[in-house]
Amino acid sequence: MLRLSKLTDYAVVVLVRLSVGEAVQTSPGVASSIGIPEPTVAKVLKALAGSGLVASQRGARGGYRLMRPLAAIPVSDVIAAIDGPIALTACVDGAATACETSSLCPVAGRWDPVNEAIQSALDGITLADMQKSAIPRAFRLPHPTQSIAAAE
Amino acid sequence: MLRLSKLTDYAVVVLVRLSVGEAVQTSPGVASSIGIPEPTVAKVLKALAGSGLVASQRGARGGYRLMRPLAAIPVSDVIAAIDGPIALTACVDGAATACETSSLCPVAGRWDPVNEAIQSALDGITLADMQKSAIPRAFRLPHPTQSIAAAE
DNA sequence: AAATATCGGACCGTGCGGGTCCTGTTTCAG
DNA sequence: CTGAAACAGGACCCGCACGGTCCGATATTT
Repeated sequence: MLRLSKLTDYAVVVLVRLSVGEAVQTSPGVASSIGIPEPTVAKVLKALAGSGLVASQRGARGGYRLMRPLAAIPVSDVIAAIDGPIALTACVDGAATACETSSLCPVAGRWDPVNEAIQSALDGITLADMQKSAIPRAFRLPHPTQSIAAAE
Repeated sequence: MLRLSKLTDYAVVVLVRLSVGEAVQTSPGVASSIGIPEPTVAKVLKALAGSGLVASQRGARGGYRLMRPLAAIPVSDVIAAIDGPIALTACVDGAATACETSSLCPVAGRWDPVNEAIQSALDGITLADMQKSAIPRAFRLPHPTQSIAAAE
């Protein structure tokens, strides 16, 4: 439960990858470096560009560029960019459609305080925090199995 | 995003409903009073019983009984009971199956701090809080539209 | 012993996310 | 000036998990 979409996970990886170089990076390039199919990466990048987290440079020699440092990107922004606004239940926005039938609904899913709590919790964590907690040496692994074995 | 299952929403409603009387209540009775199909309520009750949030009384004159007051039930418990442990990504527990392919994964979804933050945020909110924040007069609304209009 | 109500499982349909592909447009390189 | 590279924005399909249903077994009360 509370599972967020795989795309969001990808988005974090993509953004971190995008932060390593200051130059623009193509989506195929990012895809190959993180081991995710290109079309999926392209879709993620597109969504991120739409939310203003990354900027796109069209044409040849184009690519994507990070607009803010990782420390200035809370995970809530990434989640909102990929999966839409943070709302645990459909009762909050689409309430009219679902809840009109059951006027008996006592709580009617008063999830607002819960949503706010999660929102604030997510605002307090930036991608830099997530990057920091990740194992640093895993960033470049030409031979995955060997490196993993060496790490253990 | 971050949508939790409808079952969890139901669980909250069921638990609140279960708190009104001290006597055991049958699942059909609860179902009819909150306007949710009986089999679904039964499934929710079953899950809640498995997590120890409610106790079941088998046999004739049986039913379900709340084991703790609402104030002692954090939403995290309800979510855990219905949807399983709180983990945003599949990377945390099922990591072996999914992530072995991409050893390149730099962050590998270092969502642990995020999970913890959400967990603690959810621990701080009890069902009593959600019940309290619900509009009180909404508990019995024969004519919803009128009441809503009056509220504005 | 019979009636009642939970328990525990299997079962299935549907919606949505995950993933792919194609076409158009823009820009740089030659 | 032309061609190639790369983003933009669709449409599209597949699979899975959730939501919902049903039935037999079990336990308890009358």
